[in-house]
Amino acid sequence: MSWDFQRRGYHHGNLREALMQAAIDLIADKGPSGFTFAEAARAAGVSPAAPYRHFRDRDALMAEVAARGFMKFAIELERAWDAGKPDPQAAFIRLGRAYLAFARLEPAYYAAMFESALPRASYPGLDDAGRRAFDVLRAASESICAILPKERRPPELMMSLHIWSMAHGIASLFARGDQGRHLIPMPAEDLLEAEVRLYLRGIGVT
Amino acid sequence: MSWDFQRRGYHHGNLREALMQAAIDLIADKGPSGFTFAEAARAAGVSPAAPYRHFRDRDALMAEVAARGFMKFAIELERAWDAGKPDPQAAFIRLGRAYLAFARLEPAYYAAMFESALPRASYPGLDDAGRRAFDVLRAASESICAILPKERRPPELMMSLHIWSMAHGIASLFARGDQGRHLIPMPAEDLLEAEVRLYLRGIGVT
DNA sequence: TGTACATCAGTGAACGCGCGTTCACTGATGTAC
DNA sequence: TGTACATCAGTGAACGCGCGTTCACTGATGTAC
Repeated sequence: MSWDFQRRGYHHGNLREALMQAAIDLIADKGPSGFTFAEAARAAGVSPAAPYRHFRDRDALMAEVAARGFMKFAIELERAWDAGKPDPQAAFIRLGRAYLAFARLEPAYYAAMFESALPRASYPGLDDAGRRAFDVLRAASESICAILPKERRPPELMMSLHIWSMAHGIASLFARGDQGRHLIPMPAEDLLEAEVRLYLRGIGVT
Repeated sequence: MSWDFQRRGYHHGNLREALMQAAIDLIADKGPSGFTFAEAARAAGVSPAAPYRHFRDRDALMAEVAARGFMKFAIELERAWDAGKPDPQAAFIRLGRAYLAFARLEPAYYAAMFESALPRASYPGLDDAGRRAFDVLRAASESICAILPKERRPPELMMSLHIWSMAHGIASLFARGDQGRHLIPMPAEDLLEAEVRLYLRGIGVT
């Protein structure tokens, strides 16, 4: 998709946004490593020097995309969790499905978030956004744990890392959009739902 | 590591092997996308045209590395599973640890296997090798299922995909070598062990 | 044992390409007065 | 309302670089007889 139509005259008007959109499109097409600053500029209909007015370099743009991805991701997860209504188990399953849906519908964001190998320490905004998404998993895990009597509660941080690893494992093995995906004879969503249900039974939530 | 010392005269003598080793070193350094045919040639002490005598292109070399990785992986997993001795549960936990150990100790192979986005259909040897590794997980899952009475057995294919997703999820989120890794306050191995134990309890294996 | 020859594996020079980055510049916009 | 000026966002040309790939070639090896 080109954003040229927004262009009016010498000044672009919305170049920062257009570059981010171009990056997203390119990442969706060719993966995080197959997108270049120059090509993003071309897609935005602008000279190769223009992006430098808005981003320090390629990585800075990538980090911005990843951070926005985490924001959107957090919103989707929160919406799915819906404060644990009507009951935490049902909401938890919904959360898992929302996780996969995001990986499937927004492969570019997901790749920028998890496959771009950005040095996290250099992009604090990215880390914060990531934490915000993770906090949804964590809050959900807490709610589940709270069902159990104190002496049988697993550590809620551990539980949230478990659910994260299940969802991310299935997302990256079976639900990604590119040719590297492994084919399986069932929807990834159902596979994850079964996994989460068995796990919940394991911790003692019926 | 350079393989120049093997070089004797005009003919390299072992160029194919040297190129694979160079590829592995480069992937370990910079990830699957940060390795080039030209640089591999340079590392092997050979002109940039020489690799074409042994590999059709960069992807063919990458596929070869990934296939060998899957072979080694399968061997490690088999060794850890050890025919399910002394009992399937203990062996299953060992299997999980071996999975993470491989991802940790052989990040280049692991990346070539799971992050290189090779078109699997174009490299049948790669697919076969991958299947061989997966078959270990599958056989182990079968053994675990066999403990249970028939009416309470989960589908063993499903179970093997579950264990794969747990191990891969933890490996790629918390146990990879690069800067993209998320830090957690416990060893990834312990995190996976707890996850697998809870899952096993969930399917009814004490 | 020696010689002629086929085959193979690597050379090195060359090509076109796209990228990242810089630079002095210029057109557009907004603001002070 | 108009003008002067500062600031900003984008230009376009240029640079050096490394890559992938090709080509005719040549040095080394092995084999037939």
